[in-house]
Amino acid sequence: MQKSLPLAQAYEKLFAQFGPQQWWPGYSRIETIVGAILTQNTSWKNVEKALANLKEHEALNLQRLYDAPEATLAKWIRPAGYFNVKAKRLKAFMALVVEHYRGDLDVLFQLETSELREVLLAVNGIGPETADCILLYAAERPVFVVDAYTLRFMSRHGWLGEAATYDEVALLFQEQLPSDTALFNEYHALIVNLGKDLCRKQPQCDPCPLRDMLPRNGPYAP
DNA sequence: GACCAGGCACATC
DNA sequence: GATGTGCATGGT
Repeated sequence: MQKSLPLAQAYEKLFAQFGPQQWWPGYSRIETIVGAILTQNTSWKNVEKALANLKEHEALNLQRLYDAPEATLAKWIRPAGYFNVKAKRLKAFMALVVEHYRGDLDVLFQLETSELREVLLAVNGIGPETADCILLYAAERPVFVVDAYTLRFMSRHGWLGEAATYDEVALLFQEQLPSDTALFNEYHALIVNLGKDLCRKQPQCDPCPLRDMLPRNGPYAP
């Protein structure tokens, strides 16, 4: 068990500054899953264009995505980049559900969280972050999504050991915060927003609501 | 014209 | 186990 970190206080400050982020508001589960795969190393704006194309072709459902030829799918998702690999990845996920879970997300999502995570990770093209995005945003499990922003956020505040792994960081959040899907949803989005909005544009941390939480002698100390 | 974006698989050492 | 590389579009 790690020492206690001010993660709850940081959340309060971020929420007070930025307000609710509402990631994937009112998106269907399949739309959320497709988005999670398409957004791999890709800006969300480009993903939205690809999702719009899929909608336009009425392809944003499990069976249509399963049935569509890979080349056609690649053409539809072109704006999201890496379209050939992502078309394969989408089809791999749809094949999992159609061929092993009766084509029904409800059946897949009956699995207990850690087992569901293992099943997702076994799909080619679904790694830890994508699996956790699906768990949190589509299956609504209290799982913390770790990404590049989260790692930056944690090490910037001196809250990470030398060689923290993905799973260790996720566990930090899950151990030190109440197990609350809505909280983890907002928190992850707030960290991403902080990284984009302030850390990038104002690297000196001036208007950052967390600037008084930076380590005094750290590399980012004022 | 670089550099980055809500990663992952695979090859190689 | 760690490190490097391919995958590709669109915005800044």
